[in-house]
Amino acid sequence: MSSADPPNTPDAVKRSRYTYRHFQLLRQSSTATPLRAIAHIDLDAFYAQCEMVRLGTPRDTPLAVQQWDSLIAVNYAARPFGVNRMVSTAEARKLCPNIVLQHVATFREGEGGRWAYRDDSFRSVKTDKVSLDPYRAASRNILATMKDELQRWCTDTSEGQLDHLTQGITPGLEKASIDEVFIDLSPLIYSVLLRRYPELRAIAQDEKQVAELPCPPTTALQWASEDSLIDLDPLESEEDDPDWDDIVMLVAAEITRSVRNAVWEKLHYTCSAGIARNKMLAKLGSACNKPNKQTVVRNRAIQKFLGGYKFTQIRMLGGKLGDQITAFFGTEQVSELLNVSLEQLRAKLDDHTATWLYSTIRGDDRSEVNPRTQIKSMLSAKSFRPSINSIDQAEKWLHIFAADIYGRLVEDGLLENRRRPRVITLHHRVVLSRSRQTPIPGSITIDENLLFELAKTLLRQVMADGQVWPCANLSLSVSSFEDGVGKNKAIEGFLVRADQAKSLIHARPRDAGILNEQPPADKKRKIDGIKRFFNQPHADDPAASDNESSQPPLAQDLAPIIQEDIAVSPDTSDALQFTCSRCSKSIPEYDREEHDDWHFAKDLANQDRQEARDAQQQSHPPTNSRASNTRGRPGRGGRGKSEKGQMRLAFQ
DNA sequence: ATGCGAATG
DNA sequence: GGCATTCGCAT
Repeated sequence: MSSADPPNTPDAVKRSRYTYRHFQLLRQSSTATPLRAIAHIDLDAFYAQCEMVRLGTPRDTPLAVQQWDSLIAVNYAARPFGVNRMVSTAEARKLCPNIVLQHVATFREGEGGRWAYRDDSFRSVKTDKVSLDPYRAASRNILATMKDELQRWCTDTSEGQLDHLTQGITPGLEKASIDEVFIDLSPLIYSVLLRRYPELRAIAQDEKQVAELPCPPTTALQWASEDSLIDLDPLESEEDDPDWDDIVMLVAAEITRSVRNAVWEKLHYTCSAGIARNKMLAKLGSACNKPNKQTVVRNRAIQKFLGGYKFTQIRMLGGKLGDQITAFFGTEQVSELLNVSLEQLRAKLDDHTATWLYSTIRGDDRSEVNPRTQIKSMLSAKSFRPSINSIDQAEKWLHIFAADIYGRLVEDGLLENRRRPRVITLHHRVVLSRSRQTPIPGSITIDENLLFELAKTLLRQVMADGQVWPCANLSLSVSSFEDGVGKNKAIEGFLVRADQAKSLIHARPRDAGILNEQPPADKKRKIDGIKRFFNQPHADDPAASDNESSQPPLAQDLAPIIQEDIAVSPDTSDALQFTCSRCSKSIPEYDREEHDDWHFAKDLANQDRQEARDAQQQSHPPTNSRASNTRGRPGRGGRGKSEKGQMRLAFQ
């Protein structure tokens, strides 16, 4: 038999085309093994389903989610009527007289920062701001349900004598958006296969890892009738005996089905899934059969499957890069781009992008499932239909933004000191957009008013920087989240003690238990400084001049405060000192325990962070550098540097 | 660190 | 088109 023959051609001694090494790599979610299994799960018309669940709408009732005068989600019952996202509410009603149009929840000016579903919100673009909170909440529940179900598979799988082979496995779950997740099923499948196929246990650690596996004992796989299989490539046949990659997909489909089923049983949401060897294929697969179906792309089906696509449908190729490639090579079809050699790609694209594209359209995507479920930033924004023209108007919206974000921070565990943002940013647009950000001091208690005051300060900076009115868009965001210690009971205990100790020693209220950026003994009274700053009346109109001597009010006001703080700061001189072996800082003896605890907590946090990014990608997505430079930087003139430096001094 | 654009949903 | 999130580049 020639080497060109398909490896699973019947033969005297049948061997798998996969090795023990391939199999073992599943355990650690290696990106390199051809036996890898990734699921992409996508909630069907998510916002619409959220409203259906909330309102108790029957599944066959057409429903769409409305935002002002347009639709942002349309359920599957409404789609046959021709209702889609780009349709106005009036058109939707004409197309489908019985459709339920539910407006999104909104915040309303002067209503205490609480969002609500309101009958008249569609008339209130002027006063209301959209809230997506209900959908974020649903997303969290769904994610938790998925995790539970996966955990069930983990514990059900590891028992008895196989413990040593299967314990400690964790399927990576990446929240890709509010309604999408990727799951790396590889480790889970590794343990399931070990249980179900004793022949796989034979070799554990030998030098013979390169040896081929025995063929799977099964000759015909029982695929669930609800699952859609992508047709095999032309040279492959369903009659051929399955190899281990087929078994892997079968188990992956079984696990994914159970996850989807759990979401349905517990929360009444349907979702669609794609199951394949990597994220790209899984993602394409999940869109193939909607709603409420899952699609399996077996290895032997990849070429035909991908060849039928326009490459502009592949992740990262939907924008300008895709347009450029189309222009360069005169086609959008993957099948035609396959005829372009790597050299030819390199002639038009930078090396990175060329090699990435070359492998990607051949079905090779080595990107990791990033085990991340937590949000990285929070943004609250509003576009102004007629632009707004005064700082008064702007500050009303800043109030709403602050309330919105604060509420979300609380949901995120701010009050339990689980997570807090370190940076706040204000974006602003007239025609072009600009933004300003500033640190949120780790020593300060975040509340709604703090966010508002910081936002106001940033707005003044933006104003001092150039044209602001008429303002077409304003947004406030927080980012650079820092892990606190709320999850850990032991640490929480320490915090209570530490806090009591602190208030005894310093008679300082309300600084409760935040894991600060600096060891407690080291940080001074920046809190008071900042509060004082905010209470100071701003005799400012910085509008005048980009003159070097005219500093923004912030820097000027804060300089003396910091000085004073240092001068006034107590401790150190009289007390007994010890020098910490970890950070070489000199610490008062009575703060020693707290300081040690701080290191302990910080280590834990670092460890967590490390685990979170343990897996580093080895396949790099294309860079988005070229294609961009169509817009020259509108060089913001005047003052930039001294201000930044002083801000940092002031706030951190 | 800070500010910006691209891409995606 | 409005709103939201993540990423990478540049300074």
